[in-house]
Formats: sequence, C-alpha cells, structure tokens
Amino acid sequence: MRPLFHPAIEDVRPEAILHALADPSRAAIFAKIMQAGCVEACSAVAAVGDRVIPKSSLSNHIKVLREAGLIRSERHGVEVRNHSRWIEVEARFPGLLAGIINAYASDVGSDLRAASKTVAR
Amino acid sequence: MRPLFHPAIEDVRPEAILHALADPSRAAIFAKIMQAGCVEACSAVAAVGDRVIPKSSLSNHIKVLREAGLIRSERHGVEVRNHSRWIEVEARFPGLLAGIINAYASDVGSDLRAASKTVAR
DNA sequence: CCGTTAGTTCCGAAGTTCCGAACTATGGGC
DNA sequence: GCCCATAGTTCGGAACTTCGGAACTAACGG
Repeated sequence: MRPLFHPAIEDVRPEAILHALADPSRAAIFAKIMQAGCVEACSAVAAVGDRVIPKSSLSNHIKVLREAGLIRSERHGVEVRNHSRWIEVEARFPGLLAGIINAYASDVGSDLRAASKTVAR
Repeated sequence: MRPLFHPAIEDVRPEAILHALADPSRAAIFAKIMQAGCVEACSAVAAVGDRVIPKSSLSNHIKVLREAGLIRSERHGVEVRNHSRWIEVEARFPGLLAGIINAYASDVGSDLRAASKTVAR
C-alpha cells in the first residue's frame, strides 16, 4: 500500500490550513485528534455530534487534514493512527490554530467547546 | 439597486471567515482594505501582486468577504466603499484574524507582508 | 486459507468557482 | 433632459470540487 504523504512543516501553506479547517466536520475531527493526543483509528472519530460521517468521506477528510500539514498518520497494522502536528504548526504560524479553535469553540452549537480547554491562551 | 447585505456580528460564523480567507487573493484584498482603513472602490483593490483580477471575480470576492462579515460595503454614488469590520470580528473571535493575517504574512511570497504591521501582537 | 475489521479507491450526481459578455446604476457635461 | 463614461452586478457555461455508496485491498486472528 502506498505510503502516506506528509508535507514538511516549511511547505505547509496557510491557505491549505484555512481550507482544511473551514469545514466544521473537519475542524471537529482535528479537535478530537488534538485532544486525544493520539487517536487510534479514523473510526474513533467517525461521529461528529449526532451525525455519522460515511467511511469514504471520513477517509477524505483525514487526507485533507494530513496534506494540509495538520496531522500525521501512521499505519499500525489494520488501522491508521493520527496525531496532531500542533506544536510544529504553532511554531510556524503562531496563534493561528488557537485563534481558529477558539473561534469554533465560542460559536454556540459547535462540537469544539471541549477543545478550547486544550488551547492555552 | 438591491441594498447590500451584511450579517449582524453575532451571526458571523467561523467557517465563513475561514472559507473567505482560505483564498489567497481574497486574503490579500481583505488585507488591503484593512490597511487602508477605508478603500474607495473595489477597483482600488483590483490587482493582487502582479495578477489582475477580472471585474466579475472581484465583485464576487468582495461579496464573499462581505457575507462572511469581514467587511462592510457602502454605495457612494457610482462606487462602493469597503471597510473592514476588524474590531467587531476581533471582539467576537479574539486572535482569529491576527493569527490568519500573520500566517499569510510570514509565508514567503505572500502579498500580505505589509498587513502584518497593522496587526499588533 | 477464510472471515472480519479498517481504510482506500472509484465514480456519478450535485454543488461551487471562475471569468467573459451583457447588463444596470450613478453622476458629469453639455 | 440626454448621452456618455465609469463602477459594479448578473448571467451562463466550462472546469473543478465535494459527497457518499459500492467495490476493492491490506492486515491480522483463528
């Protein structure tokens, strides 16, 4: 199976990050991965709120997050483990992720309320 | 002519802001409007770097920024004056715009280097 | 091996974006 | 008042993106 592609941190583009996180499901998935430190399996993340994301869409969301440089995915046997590249991204674009996560968190009805606690301000 | 629609600040959604600014031309337009305080005419903003944006695309970009809640547009005779809603947006989503503008500014080759000076850190 | 679980790929339908051309609105000159 | 120029908007089609079901592949357990 083809190895998973990850951009080097210096190749990460702000527009890719914004595009990736402009989708609330994707932002929620990213927030979950971030909070967990290391979420085992994409499927651990398959539900956003009360809505279940179909496998193929989920696979695609994860790919978008990965190629934007937001997460790192490793195959572990039959599953893929995802963890956030928060520290690297924060070093490259200080305040960007915190601003975004907090914006979603302060937005009523969002699934990201919990994530904002992870983001020191 | 139909009046221009502006969302109330409490109706502004983070995903709309991210989507609007995920496009580098739109981010550059927003940055220009922000720096100028009040840019007269859309056309004052018609070139991004060395690339000229066609009128119809520009009109659309301005509309996206307006409906995301990032700018306010007023018709003044034959032209439209745009100014940024920075202060309102900053109050609602603290750190969001600064994070985004700085991310673009620190990205080599971006047209937003100048804008970051406007953003206190 | 075969079954099961986890994820990826394929592909068609639906939606979005881009931009040229045609249009509309406003103000200035005569 | 009428015409022109200027500034933006709308329309429409081609190109691109997104979504999700079905079929596929990969790895492990028995």
